[in-house]
This record gives sequence, C-alpha cells and structure tokens, in this order.
Amino acid sequence: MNAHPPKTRIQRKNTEAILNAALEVFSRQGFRGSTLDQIAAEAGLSKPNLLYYYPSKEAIHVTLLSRLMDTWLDPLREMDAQGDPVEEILGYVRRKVELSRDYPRESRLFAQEIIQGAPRMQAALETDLKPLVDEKTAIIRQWIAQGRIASIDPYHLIFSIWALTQHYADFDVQVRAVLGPGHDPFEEAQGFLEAMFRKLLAP
Amino acid sequence: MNAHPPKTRIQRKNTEAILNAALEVFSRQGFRGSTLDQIAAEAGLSKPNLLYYYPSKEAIHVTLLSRLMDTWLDPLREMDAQGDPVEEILGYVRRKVELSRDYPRESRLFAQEIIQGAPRMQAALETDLKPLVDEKTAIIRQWIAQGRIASIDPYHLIFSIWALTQHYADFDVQVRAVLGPGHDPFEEAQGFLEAMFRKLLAP
DNA sequence: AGAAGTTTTGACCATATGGTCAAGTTCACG
DNA sequence: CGTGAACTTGACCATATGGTCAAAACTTCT
Repeated sequence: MNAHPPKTRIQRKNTEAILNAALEVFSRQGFRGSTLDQIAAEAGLSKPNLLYYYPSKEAIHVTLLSRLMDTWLDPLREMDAQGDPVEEILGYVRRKVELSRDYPRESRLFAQEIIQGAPRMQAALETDLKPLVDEKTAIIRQWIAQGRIASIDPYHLIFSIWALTQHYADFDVQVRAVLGPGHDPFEEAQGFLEAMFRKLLAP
Repeated sequence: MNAHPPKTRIQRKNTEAILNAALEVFSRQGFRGSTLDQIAAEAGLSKPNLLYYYPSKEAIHVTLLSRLMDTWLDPLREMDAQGDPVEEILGYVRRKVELSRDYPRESRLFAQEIIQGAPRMQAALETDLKPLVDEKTAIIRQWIAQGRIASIDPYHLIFSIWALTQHYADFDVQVRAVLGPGHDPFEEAQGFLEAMFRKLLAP
C-alpha cells in the first residue's frame, strides 16, 4: 500500500509523532470531531507541517485504520488448529483482553469507525476480516465435531469474544463508574472471561 | 428536568420530529460529525426553525441522552428478586437483545457517548446507573449464596450482558460483513445468548 | 564553506457551521 | 372574521476549519 516508507530520520520521527497524536485525538473525539490543529498541537508540530507529511486529514485517518487492522487480527491468526482447543480459544481471549488493556485508543478508534458504518473499512472487513474468520470458524467446527469442545455456533462465539473483550476498552468510563474506585477492570476481566469461556466450552 | 412539556399540537409534532431526526443523524455521525442543517433537513424544517424549539445543538443532544437513559435501564429494572433466577437473568438478556434490534440508533448514540468519555453523561452514570446496578448485583449475589445459580461476579455478569447484546446493534456492519448474506443476526443472537447464559448460570 | 535538498511556518483562502434577528405567515380562539 | 400569540424563514454574522503557498530555516553532503 505504501510505495515509499519514510526515509530520513526526521521523516520517521515526525510521521510517527503525527500518527500517535492523531490516534490520541481521533480515538477521543472521532474523525469529524477532531481538528488538524488539535492533532498538530498534540504532535508538537504546526498545521502546515502536518500537511507536509500527510496530504489530508483523511489520509492520516486511513493510515491509522489500515495499520490497525493487522494489529487487530493478529491474535486471531495465532489460533492454532493443532493446539488444545480450549487453551487455544482461551489464549485468544487472553490476548484480546491484553490488547484492550494496552491499546484502548486503537480499540476506540476501531469501534467508532464500525459504529459509524465503517465508511473507510468496509472493504477491509470483507477482504481481510471475513476470510480469516471463515478459516478459524472452520477449525472450531472441527473441534466441535471431534467432541473436544461443546457445540456452539463458531461465528457467534467469535463475536462474543470481540464483544466481551473490547467492551472493557470501549466502555471503560462506564465500567469504572459502575465498579467504583479500587478495581482493576482488566485484571478482573481476565479472570472472569477465562472462567466464563472455560465453562462455556467444556464438552 | 423539563419544567414545561410541549403544549400545542405543533410543538409536540415538531419537537418529536426534531428528536427523531437528531437521533438518526447523531447516531450515524456522532455529535460533532452532525450538522444542524442535516438534522433540519431530516426533520423537514429550516435551521432557524430548529433553533426555535431547541436553544442549541447541544440541547438537542442532551435531551436525547437523558431520554435514552431511562429506556436503557428499564429492562434491568424489571429484573425481579422474587422470580426464578435463571429466567430473570435470561429475560433481561432477551429484553436487551430486543432493545438492540428495535432501537439500534439509540444504542449507537449511547455507545458513542460512552466511548468518547461520556462528556454529557458522567453524572447520570453515577446517579442513575450505578445505584441500579448495585441493587441488582445484590440480588444476584443473594441468588448465588442460595445456590440457585452458579457462582459468578455479578458486576461482570452484567457487563457481559451489556457487551454481548449491544454488540449486535453497535457493530452491526461488522457482524453482517462476517456472516455474509442470508442471516438474521438478532434472531441468531437471541438463541446463542440464551444457550450461553443458561449454561453459564447452571449451578 | 556553500550548493542542493529537506523541513518549517506565517499569512492567507474558501467553505462550513452554529447561531441570530427582524419581518413575514399561520393558527387558535373569542 | 379579527386579533394576538405562535410559528416560520431569508438574510446575515462570527468563528472554525481543512487546506495552500511562497519564503525562510535548517540539514546534508561534498
């Protein structure tokens, strides 16, 4: 997709700073709610300087989203047909919770894009996401046929993992408001979800 | 909050049209991504006419959000300490799926508000949501103590219900992209989640 | 040092947008 | 009907915002 990856030291530093600043701002306020001035300020650059590195606000957004897709899918890619079914699925759950804990901005950026109808990600959903999910659901179906995990719709199993893990990043404010102080939502989620899926998958 | 509910026929009709239009537009594009012109067009009114009924864009948004909170909490309020524990919790799940199916715009509006840090709902989360959840978690804890459902963290149980049910409204585009044509996500969700929670709650 | 890039920015532009206002139109009701 | 209240709107305003550009400042390399 990128014919010319950044070359000079300054280019590398600034494009990185811009993407990081944009992630911060976009994930908090959404695409249209964010301004180039905010991103520039966050990145410590002037607005024209931003536009020296990226041709438009939209280009920054698109770059973020396309990088995101891979990060987002990697934990699922790791699910291995050869491994122990329950541990493979639980491992996926654990990696997704870690992703939510360590990359909440990415999670929120992604969530907002999807909620708004995925105007810039439709294609990626069909070309990258769907094939991978199809592949992994086939594996899960196999495991079920072998009686190694309980019978369950594999698509909705995966949806449930997405929903439950990303909830802790995306709805962080709500989770914390309900739990009150003195809780570590992600720590608790890790234990809760492990127990939940272990029970659910038991044959 | 509203000292004077709409009086005349025209007032009632137009405030309703405005709120409906605003819900449509806000839920699709977020607060800052929506314009008064879009809302006015959707409502079939002129922009100054909008502002005759609501003093500002923000006032419309706040009105929508405060109406929303009640709709959102009602299904949880119905959970009855006297009923059968499993059926009460499953009933809550079913009502939440129905809410996601029938009011996806409301779900998305709510989700975007929370994802963006709940700038206009913080207070409501603490004064309305938290006490209700505290009350219902106490009931669940009781059920667990009586051995009528499996031992499970009641807060995270409720989070899981929110996450799983709202996912189908908020991430509708993604769910449909993955499932492909010929599926009714909400129909399937209803069955999947019933089975899931039944298994999970079995003592 | 000095030429040849590369990077940075102040000033500027066109458009979009939230909001105002005074004047006009329609409605409810005696 | 006629009248006052309720409703509607075209024209307008101030500001915000994405984006441009030419010139200045800085690096790099010989």
